[in-house]
Amino acid sequence: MIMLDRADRALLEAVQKNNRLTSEELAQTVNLSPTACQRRLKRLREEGVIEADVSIVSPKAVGRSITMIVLVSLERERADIVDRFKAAIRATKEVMIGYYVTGDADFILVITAKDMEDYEAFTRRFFYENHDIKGFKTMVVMDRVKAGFAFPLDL
Amino acid sequence: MIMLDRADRALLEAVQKNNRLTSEELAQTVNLSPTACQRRLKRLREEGVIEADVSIVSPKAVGRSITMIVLVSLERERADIVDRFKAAIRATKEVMIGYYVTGDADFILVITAKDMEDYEAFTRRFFYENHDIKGFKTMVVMDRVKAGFAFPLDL
DNA sequence: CAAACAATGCAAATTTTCTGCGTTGACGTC
DNA sequence: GACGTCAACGCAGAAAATTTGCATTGTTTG
Repeated sequence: MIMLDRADRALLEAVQKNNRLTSEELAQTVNLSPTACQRRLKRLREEGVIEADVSIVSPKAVGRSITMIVLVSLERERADIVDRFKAAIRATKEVMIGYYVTGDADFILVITAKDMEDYEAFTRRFFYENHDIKGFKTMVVMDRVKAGFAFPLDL
Repeated sequence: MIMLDRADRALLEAVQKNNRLTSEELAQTVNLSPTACQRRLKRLREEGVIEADVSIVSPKAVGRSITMIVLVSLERERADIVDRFKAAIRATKEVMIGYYVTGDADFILVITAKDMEDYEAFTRRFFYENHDIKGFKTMVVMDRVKAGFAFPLDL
């Protein structure tokens, strides 16, 4: 595995919250020269430690006011069926997050929809027409208490 | 609500995937001048349509190889208890995502841990010592099939 | 129809990032 | 302990990107 020193971790910690900081600003928090920060970030990106750099948009602002969590059980847990379902997840834009899990369900999905009608149309298309699916259980999100993919990095 | 035209949507669509594109590059995909792109993005950030700009780091690379999904049920669904639990979620760094939901569970959490031992220590601290919690059910993530907060924006 | 306004593009000014280069410090070998 | 190697550093100049000023265009409103 790639070795990360204290400075790398501090940089990651910072850009996980805000990746538009200038190298000058980063330099202050990390106690390094701007150039060094920049070179390290470049390396972290090349090595894949930083997987992506993205903007987070407000669901409300773009008319995606509803979020659902769906627990999905497949008919059989056979490799080809699982793989086929994974592909369906990746190809479906309404699915924001998809986890393949052990336990009560086989998959857990986070779905966005414009409204209930939109969600219902989605379920019909995505779930009912898929014969690999044994059943699914929907939970409506009332509050997104916390959301992010920021990992705690003990410095 | 804020009005978004076709160009705004195209810009959001782009920066949701990659916010390090130069205005020049954006200009090409959006059919606008670099300056206009820049100004629109600035506005979108000021208005809160773009909530944040962050780097996504690889869980593996930082030694957070385990992800759990936890369904939590509270003893009682009373406002003060719910609020207290929300605060706990926000304050706990191991909780990456927290949703307050209707249905079988009250909360759904996505937790990261270095390893099983780390996770067990977390559950002891976070769940067993909290008397508001009636029970919780853990599901181990085997594969993060898809992850992101990118919304589909019909252009 | 005219005034007001918002958005655009271009060009200049500013800021930020990138690159070349010489230096430093850690590590391994002789 | 001396020497060579190598990776990371900081500085300074070069290159690139962003921001700002300004004139223009198109749309809405009275």
